[in-house]
Amino acid sequence: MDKKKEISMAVIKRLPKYYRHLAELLRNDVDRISSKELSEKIGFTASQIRQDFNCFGGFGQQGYGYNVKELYNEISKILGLDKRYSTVIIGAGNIGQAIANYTRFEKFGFDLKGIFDVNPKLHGMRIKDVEISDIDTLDSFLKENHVDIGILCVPQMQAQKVADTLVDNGVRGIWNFAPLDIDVPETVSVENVHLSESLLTLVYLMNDLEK
Amino acid sequence: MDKKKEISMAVIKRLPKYYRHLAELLRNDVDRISSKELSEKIGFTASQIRQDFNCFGGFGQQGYGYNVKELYNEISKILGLDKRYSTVIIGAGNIGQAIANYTRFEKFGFDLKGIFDVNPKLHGMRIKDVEISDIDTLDSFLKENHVDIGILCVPQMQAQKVADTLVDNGVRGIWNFAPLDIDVPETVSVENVHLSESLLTLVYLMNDLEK
DNA sequence: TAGATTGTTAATCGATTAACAATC
DNA sequence: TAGATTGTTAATCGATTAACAATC
Repeated sequence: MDKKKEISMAVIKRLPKYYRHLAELLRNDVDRISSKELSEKIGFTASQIRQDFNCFGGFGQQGYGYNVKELYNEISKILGLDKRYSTVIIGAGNIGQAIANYTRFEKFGFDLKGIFDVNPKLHGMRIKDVEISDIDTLDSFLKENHVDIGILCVPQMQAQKVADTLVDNGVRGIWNFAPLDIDVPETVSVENVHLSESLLTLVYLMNDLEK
Repeated sequence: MDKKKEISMAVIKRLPKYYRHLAELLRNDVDRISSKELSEKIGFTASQIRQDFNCFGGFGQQGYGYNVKELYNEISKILGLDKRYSTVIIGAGNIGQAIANYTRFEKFGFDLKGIFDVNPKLHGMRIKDVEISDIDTLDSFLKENHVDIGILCVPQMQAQKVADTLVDNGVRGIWNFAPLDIDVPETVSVENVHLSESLLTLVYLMNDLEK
């Protein structure tokens, strides 16, 4: 139960990258890999890779390295990809629609259960067999359907209100594309995708190189 | 010229957040703010805020705090938002189209000059007055038009090849939405938006809370 | 002047890297 | 057994926080 070792955010942020590279190795039928080889592929130091894995237990074998299939399975489990997650998208504008159409996520185990928007013109439209509903029906939908993750693609102005509705109905995670930091209780996880901030970071780095 | 103080990535990643909050203060006609007040709003410590700003010079005044307008202008300049940037989008699928439609970026000074895709059905279509062209014409387009930033929205398989074309034609920054780490020379900046990794981070955090 | 708050140095904390004994 | 590579501890490095003198 209480296996809290307090994993640092730095480690957590690297886990999906390990997962991606291990999936690729698996596709290429690589059986085993050492921290040194993985280091060359992924760009972290071998030492860091071993430290990271050992936050969760010893997956390797001295003199041999890591079994790719086994390590991949372990990291899947650590990430929680051994379970499925039901999601809803709120806001069917550019980004909401793009996310809805993104097939990649289904493979990870994410099931899109509903799409909601204020715009009446969109109501009844279907994306990937999921109908776009009136945002006013979100609350009752959440009460009748179990939803794990809310994908927040509404404009800044409506984001906090929608987030509150999600939280009040037991949604445990919010993937936030709105350009603000939403307020949620500690029991709810938020991951932000702040596109503007990402683009501004790029511009800074470009200008920095010229100095 | 040589004003390199080697700003750490941690600081750089916070700059767009300062910029966003200062823009909001400005919209709300706030004239001045202390590091303490900004701390409460933005969530960094007052000490960190002062440290961050002092990487670039002293923008404040003892006993008074910071002038919002002035600080906003300084950070705009630090980020490079006093200049305009011409961009192209490569890949007019879900994400490419979403980015093309995103009006937010024009206001920052980004001009979309071209959209490219392999799919002939999309050629000739227009998004925001920009025609979608054959990706085979990207190379000659870049030779004839100055482009600062390439926005990479193609599938994984084509990403590196397109990136090479961008780099070979003098593009200085790549905003990469493809789920892989592209290889570029040191003279080119890359900022990744790895949506899958972001979503997997969210799932980890959700499961972590339950332990 | 007294009060407030910065700029900046010093102390602390945390994350990364190095080293090596354990062991497959 | 000898060679390889992990798991883990110790050393280093860097980032954050605390403290306070400078000064508006």
